Order: sequence, then structure tokens, then C-alpha cells
Amino acid sequence: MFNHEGLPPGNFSLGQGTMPDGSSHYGKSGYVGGSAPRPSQPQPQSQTFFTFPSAVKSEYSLEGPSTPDSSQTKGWYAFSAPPPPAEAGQVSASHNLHLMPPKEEDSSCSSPSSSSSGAPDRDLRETEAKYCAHPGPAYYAPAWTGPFWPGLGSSGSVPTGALPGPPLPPHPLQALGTFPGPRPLYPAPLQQPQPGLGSSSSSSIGSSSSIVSSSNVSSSVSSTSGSSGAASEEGIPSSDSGEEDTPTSEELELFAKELKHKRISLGFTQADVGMALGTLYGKMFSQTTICRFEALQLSFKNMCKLKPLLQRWLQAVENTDNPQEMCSMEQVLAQARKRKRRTSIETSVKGTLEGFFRRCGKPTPQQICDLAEELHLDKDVVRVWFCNRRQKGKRLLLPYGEDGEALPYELAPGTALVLPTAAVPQNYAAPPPPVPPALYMSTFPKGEPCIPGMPMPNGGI
DNA sequence: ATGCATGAGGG
DNA sequence: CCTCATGCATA
Repeated sequence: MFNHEGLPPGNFSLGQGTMPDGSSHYGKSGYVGGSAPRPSQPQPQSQTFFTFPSAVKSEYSLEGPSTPDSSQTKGWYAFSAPPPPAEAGQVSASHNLHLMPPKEEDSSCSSPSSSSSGAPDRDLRETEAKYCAHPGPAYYAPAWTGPFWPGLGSSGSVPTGALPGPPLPPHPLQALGTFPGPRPLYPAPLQQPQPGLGSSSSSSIGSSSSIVSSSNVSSSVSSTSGSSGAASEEGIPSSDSGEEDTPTSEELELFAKELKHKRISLGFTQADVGMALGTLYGKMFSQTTICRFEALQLSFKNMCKLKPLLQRWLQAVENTDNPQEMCSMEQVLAQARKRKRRTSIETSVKGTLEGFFRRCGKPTPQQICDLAEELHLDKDVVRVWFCNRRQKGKRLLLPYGEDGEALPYELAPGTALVLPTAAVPQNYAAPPPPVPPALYMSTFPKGEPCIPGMPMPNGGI
């Protein structure tokens, strides 16, 4: 029934066959690891090393120059884990350990909403049933199609007109019109005090604090504002004049479109914009983020937070003679932070994970562990996969209130999933459920019910 | 455009 | 551990 909890951590992947083949990429070694001169970032990496919670954390390795095959160990554990060779576990385990995921039947999904208890499981809405007793309509697919922004859809889509013209406030930025000629990419590489913008700031959209202050960025800007530090607080956001306070979904959507449009017209890439923000505010963003912004794939809060910045950028480029100046530079930062190689999960494995996810969006550590073993993946990989999957689910399904509040509406099983057509960003036009159905079921024996939002008690850590 | 990863924060 | 905001690496 249950399994050993004490799985040898570290060794999942060591097994031989697993990773190597599956994930093809490893060979590439994009990283050169050490050599990079990294600008030491103020990251607290240190702790990482020591913490090793579950022992599995050994990944990264800069495998240095050579790691080729000799060790065959999959490339990534440079210092591969601890040696607890519990190989026995591997093999034998394979059969005795069965993940006990959620019992497929009823328990798990049956009442998706049964959670009525008020459980706010916003995510996992998609969980449905395919696997549940009834074959029902697999809502799964539909789920993906949707766009996400609640308000948007409703509006019927956007008037796509010109923006209402949010009053973009006259900002210091305008001063930018005349930039300091050579825009320094980043004001200050090392020092990034952006506590404000950081994730945490999320809390306050408008209130985000220090944005500008970071550095000289503002050589010109700051001066304008005068009070750099303090000002920052109000500076950016607020001044924007009251409007930035929580824009509606429609506004965000319109803005995103406008941004994209103008950006393209001006010939800028998403990366350029992200960088420009760095020059303007000292907080740079990646192409990824800009892309997601344009596609409305960020959380509502996050969108709200970024909008003012982008808005200012837009104004700046529009007002300047040579926009080119704002971007054009090229990415420089090579983050030398060694990052674990990106794991490439095989499609079939992904399908398995998806199948599991549908029944249980939040597996317990034990389940993760078992699943990892079963799939021959690192436990952390599995854990992260679920985290990302949940995040993705939310991103796509979570409805927002017009005013920005997330409305916890519970969807009736069938209804909600069918998202209202909204202005769909471009993606996901027709999302054929990427998951190959069935097949997986068998894999998981049913164990206890896994309620989507709740961690099972027993699974415990 | 997206998938997987990292890290800060919160519990 | 989880969520969230972000970003590198990739497809």
C-alpha cells in the first residue's frame, strides 16, 4: 500500500537508464559554468548549498569542461549525490511502490467543487473528470483555450480602439526625451536594490516602492524627480495619476495590444523593451516577461505592476526623436549563476504527469517522491513540474474581477471551464489536449483521494 | 512563445 | 512546502 518513505533521495536519476536518453539535451552544455565572470549578485545562494533539504538538491554542476562521459552519470549531478545507493529501491520499487495517487474515482475528482466547503481551490479547476468515473466531457481541453482574463471576455472583446487615453501623466520620463545619450544598460549591475519590484512588491501595485531609486539610472530622471528615494515611492506609480491604480482587465488588454503594436512599429523587440525598462527604471525585465505581458499571461497583479512601467516606456519612445536610442543595445548579462540544466521531460512522461495532475493537482511530498521514482525523474523536477503546472493553470483560468480582485467564483463543473471567449491572445487557439488520454490510468493505483487543493494528511513530509 | 528553474515570502 | 514573479534555455 504505501511505500517506503525513506526513499533514497538523491538517487533517482542516478539510475542508469533514465535521464540520459530521455533527455537529450544535456549534452549541450550551454553553460560554461565557472568561467563566467559573474557579477555576483546579491543572491543568497549560499544558503542553498547548505540547506539541502531533501538531499536532492545536488544538481547544478557546472560540469566543467569535462564531464563527458566518463562519468556517465548523467551529466548533471556534478557532484552527484550522496551515495546512498539504494538501488534496491529502484528496481524492486518499481513494482511495489505504487503511487497512490488520488483515487481516481470519485474521491478525487468526483466532486470537484464538492469542496464547496468553500475551499478555494482556484486552480485545478480543470481537474475534471476524465478520469473520474464518468468519461464525461473532458473539459480539459477547453480549459486551455481560454484566455483568461475574465473581464476581457465579457466585454466581448474589445473595442480595440484607441485607448481611452489614460492620462498618462507627465512624468519625469518625458524628460527622457532627451536621454542621456548613451544609455547605460543598466544602471548598476550589481546593486539591485529592487526590493520593491521584486516579487514581494506584488502586494502593492501602485505602492510599489522604490523603483527608480535604484541607481543612477535616472541620471536624468532622478534629478527630475528630485527626491530620488522617497520620491520613488510615489513617483512612479502614483503620479501616474490616478489611473494606474488597478486598471481593469479591459484596460490591461488594450494596453497590452497597444504596447505590442507600437513596439513592433517602432521596431523593437520584446527584449529591447525589457532592457529599456532597465535603463529607465533600473529594473530590467526579460523578453519572457514582456512577452507574457503582451500575451496577458501574467497574473493580474503582476500585469498591474508592470503596466505603469511599460506605459512610461511607451510614452518615452513616443516622445523621443530617436527611439532607437532606447534600445538597441544588446543583452549583456550573462548570468553566471549556474542554473540547473533545463530538464527535458519526455512527452510521454509529461502525459503521465498531466494525468496525475488532473486527479491531484497537489500531490504530497510522498506522492511526488513516488511519482518521481516511477518516472525516473528527480523528485525536485517533479515537484517543480507541479508547481509550474499549477501556476500555469491559474494563469489560464483564474478569473479576475474587474477591479482586480480575484473573484473566487466557483465554477460549476461544467460551466466555467468553458471560458468565455475573450480576446484571446494569440496562443492556444486550438489546444488539442496535449495529453494523450488514458494510458496513464493504469499507472496509478488509486490510493486515497486527493483533493485538489489539499495536501493529504498522510502524505506528510 | 513556452517549459523548466530559481528565489523571495509566507505558513 | 507552497505560491508568485521572473528568467534562462529551448522549441
